Amino acid sequence: MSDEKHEVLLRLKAIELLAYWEGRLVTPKLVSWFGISRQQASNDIKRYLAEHNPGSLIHDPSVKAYVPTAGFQPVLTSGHVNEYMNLIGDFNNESMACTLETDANLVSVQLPDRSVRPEVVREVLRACRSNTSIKILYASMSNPSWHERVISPHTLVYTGFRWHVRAYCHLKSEFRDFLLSRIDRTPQVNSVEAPSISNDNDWNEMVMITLIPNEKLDSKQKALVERDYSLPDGRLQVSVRKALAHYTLQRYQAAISAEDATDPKKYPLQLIESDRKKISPYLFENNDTDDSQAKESIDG
Amino acid sequence: MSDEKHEVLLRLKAIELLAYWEGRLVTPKLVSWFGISRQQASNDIKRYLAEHNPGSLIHDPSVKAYVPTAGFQPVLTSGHVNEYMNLIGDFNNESMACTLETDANLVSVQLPDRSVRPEVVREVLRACRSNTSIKILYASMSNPSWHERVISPHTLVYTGFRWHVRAYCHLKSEFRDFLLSRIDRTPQVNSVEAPSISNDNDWNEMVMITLIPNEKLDSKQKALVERDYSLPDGRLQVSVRKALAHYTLQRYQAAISAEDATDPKKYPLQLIESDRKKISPYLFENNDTDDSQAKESIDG
DNA sequence: ACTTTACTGTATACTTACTTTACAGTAGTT
DNA sequence: AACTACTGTAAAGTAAGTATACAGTAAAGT
Repeated sequence: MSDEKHEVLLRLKAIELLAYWEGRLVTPKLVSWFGISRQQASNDIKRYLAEHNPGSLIHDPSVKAYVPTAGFQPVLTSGHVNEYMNLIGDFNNESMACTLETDANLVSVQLPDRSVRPEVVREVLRACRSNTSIKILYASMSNPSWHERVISPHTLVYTGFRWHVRAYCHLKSEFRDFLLSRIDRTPQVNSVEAPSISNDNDWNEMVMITLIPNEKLDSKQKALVERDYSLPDGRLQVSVRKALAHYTLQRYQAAISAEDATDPKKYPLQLIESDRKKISPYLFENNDTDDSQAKESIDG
Repeated sequence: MSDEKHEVLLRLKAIELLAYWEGRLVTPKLVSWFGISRQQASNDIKRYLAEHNPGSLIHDPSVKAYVPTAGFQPVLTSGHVNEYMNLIGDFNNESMACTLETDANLVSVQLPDRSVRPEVVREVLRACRSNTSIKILYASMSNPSWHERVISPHTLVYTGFRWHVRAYCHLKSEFRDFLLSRIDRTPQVNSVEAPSISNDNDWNEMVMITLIPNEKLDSKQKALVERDYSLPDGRLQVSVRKALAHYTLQRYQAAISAEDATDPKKYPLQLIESDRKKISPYLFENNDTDDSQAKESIDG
């Protein structure tokens, strides 16, 4: 269907996103964003209507714009707001300020973190792809002195907050997470054999996480939380790699321990109680008060 | 300088990002990402070298790729990792899965939240732009029954976690934040006059926030935290709109109250003590234990 | 009622970025 | 020596873009 050229597709997506999210589509916006002529913008809209979403837009002279028709459904995009925000962000790049002020009516709170250095990313990615090992100078919260260790990385992970790499640690003899910002100097290639990713069980195995509205809330408040996070039947079930379980819970700002759950303003969501034991082996520092063998954090 | 056509610029940026972050640039990647021919990819690389960053790349036959030269500095991009990640994300869109698995070696933990509906965004944005008012059916945590209220919105805000709109509330007679997911039905246009954005003091005035490593950490650990968040002289100073102060602190996962700060694993950063009183008027629920008149959250 | 603004549409001819096809070079692997 | 995985240059053809021009509709300003 849509084997358009790349940039054409990009423009068609922009057309859809503008119509869907702004409810109003005009050619001058496409002209200024993409640096194309007005005709071209006009043609693109017709193309979108003809080849992708017939009858989805009509020109309304009274608002001097195209507007989506009643049952408008996106076909080139997913219908997620952030897709719209990314589009706008792409065309307004003061990039990584603390708050990104884009479209005069849109603001996004950013993390202007610059701690990840390209030399590190390059070597780590290279090792991931060639399935080899590297020697790094590392420090962690539990072992904050700089020390060398040999790791065999397989995947870079962005948790929505920080970057780390999933790797086999030849010092601790297990797969662990290493924060990129804590790797000093450029990693050195190392000849130690890299174990296959298939041996990383916590990576390859999935675990089902069930989130519900915080039980300290009353029923009306719970109904609100269900809206906020679009929980289909009062619960959200996500299946994630065991190694990513904790990060996923953090991303949802979900209360994990019973103690966390006492603060419903801070944690509108909570992990379902029956999952706590199931999940606890995959948490870095087990928040359960009676847990003795807390697993170390990202510290490696 | 770089008044290239839009898509050409996009490809040149991709060239720079690949060289900078992967340390290895080959034409086939550009060919598959952009659907261009190999020659074109070749031409683009030459164009980047000739017109934008002379001498920045050399072809190394031994690795069968272009590699950045010693002092490579990006000129078309900001040097922030997330720019690289966005690029890759753009070309691997299973979009809003729970974890976005892109490049075989890259994973990003996502928030597959679908609670923001386009009808709401459209009307809110329209009101923002035309500086008019709308009547919404709203519910909040402190007032969880559905009720009507008239608001005059001026800016959509993404906090990195949820979407809200900054608006004057004609019920409470002050500027407040309204979560988009808690607006039911399509908002209705309303003729009540909308106050100017210039009256929203907490929006227009900035406040300086100073973040430091959590003081419960020892000096070595603090040094690590300084790396993690690239704090220049052991502190990070950001100037933000007062109305966005709380969200910014949340985004950094910074401990605000003294109580929060007791858990350095959860809160590696903390707000500097002398800022607590200064910031407290702009926090929704003041975490200070001795505070009596806690301001309501986003609840409007 | 007239003009201005802010959108839209269609038609011409010209430009150029890009494609296809073809031949060629270098380095490392098998 | 053959194969892979990159690179380069050169020809001719296409289609997506351009500029320029003329025209229509609705709302707002005078």
